Amino acid sequence: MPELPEVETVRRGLIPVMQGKQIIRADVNRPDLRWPFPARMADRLTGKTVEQLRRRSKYILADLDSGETLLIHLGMSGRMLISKDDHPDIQKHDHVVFHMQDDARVVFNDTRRFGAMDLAATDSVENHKLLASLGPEPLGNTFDESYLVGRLKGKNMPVKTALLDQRIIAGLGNIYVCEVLLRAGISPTRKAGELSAPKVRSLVPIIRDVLAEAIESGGSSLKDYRQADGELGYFQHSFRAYGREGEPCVTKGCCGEITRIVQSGRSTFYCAQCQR
DNA sequence: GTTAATACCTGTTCGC
DNA sequence: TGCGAACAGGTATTAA
Repeated sequence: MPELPEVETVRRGLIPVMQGKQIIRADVNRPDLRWPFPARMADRLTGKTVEQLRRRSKYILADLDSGETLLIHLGMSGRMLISKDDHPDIQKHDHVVFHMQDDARVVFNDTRRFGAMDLAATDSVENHKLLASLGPEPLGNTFDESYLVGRLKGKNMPVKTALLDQRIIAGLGNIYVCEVLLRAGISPTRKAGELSAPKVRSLVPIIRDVLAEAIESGGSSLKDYRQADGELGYFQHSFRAYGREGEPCVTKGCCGEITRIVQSGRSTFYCAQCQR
């Protein structure tokens, strides 16, 4: 569930307790998440200072003063919990615990274990297997109209599937793709390569707007989460399409209703009335 | 080369 | 009440 905006919100929430701070000790409570943890992970984290907390797509990157970078992926159920480092209780699915400088504790909790952590040399981390083939950041400079037109040209797959492809654009997930296509008035079933160039171009500012609004909304939720014992993970925004099966379409002048279909095993929510 | 399907994982919900 | 099936979905892998 955590897509780009949620990951960005988690990153921002972690900055006060992690960036510039030393990891006093790391507890690694199991050998793996989705994949095995790197060798001696606890040792390679312990005593290191987090120089910078960055984000690439849905990955959080923690640059350490040892020259290594910790990659963190939240999968779909991953959460970060911030608390004071004085209550030793461990909840179910608390897989990694960071005991931080200044008496703070950061817990990585992930029920479904689709998350991941790995360590790689900072100076070549962009070549890491998980990052190497990612497309451009949708909020960055290299993502623009001509890029997207070029990448969707000739594509025979549904536009929804194409926008979910992290090699084409990095950071969108099932929820925000539905929101983007609703705002764009494009049916998720349309083949990507059959969309007119103006239609494809129109997607770019919509993608930026949807993500920026969600980040803003996540940011405003941060202080609430900090009060609620510092849980950072996924939070419910109000969506216009996702999860609204059977409810009226909110597009201006549209009297249709949101329907749910399944595309390549994933739920798609859209309005057949105004998305063509 | 391109696209589709499947596996991974567990908590929750739904139908019988 | 209890049980099993379906579902949630990001991504690597396998299949077509």
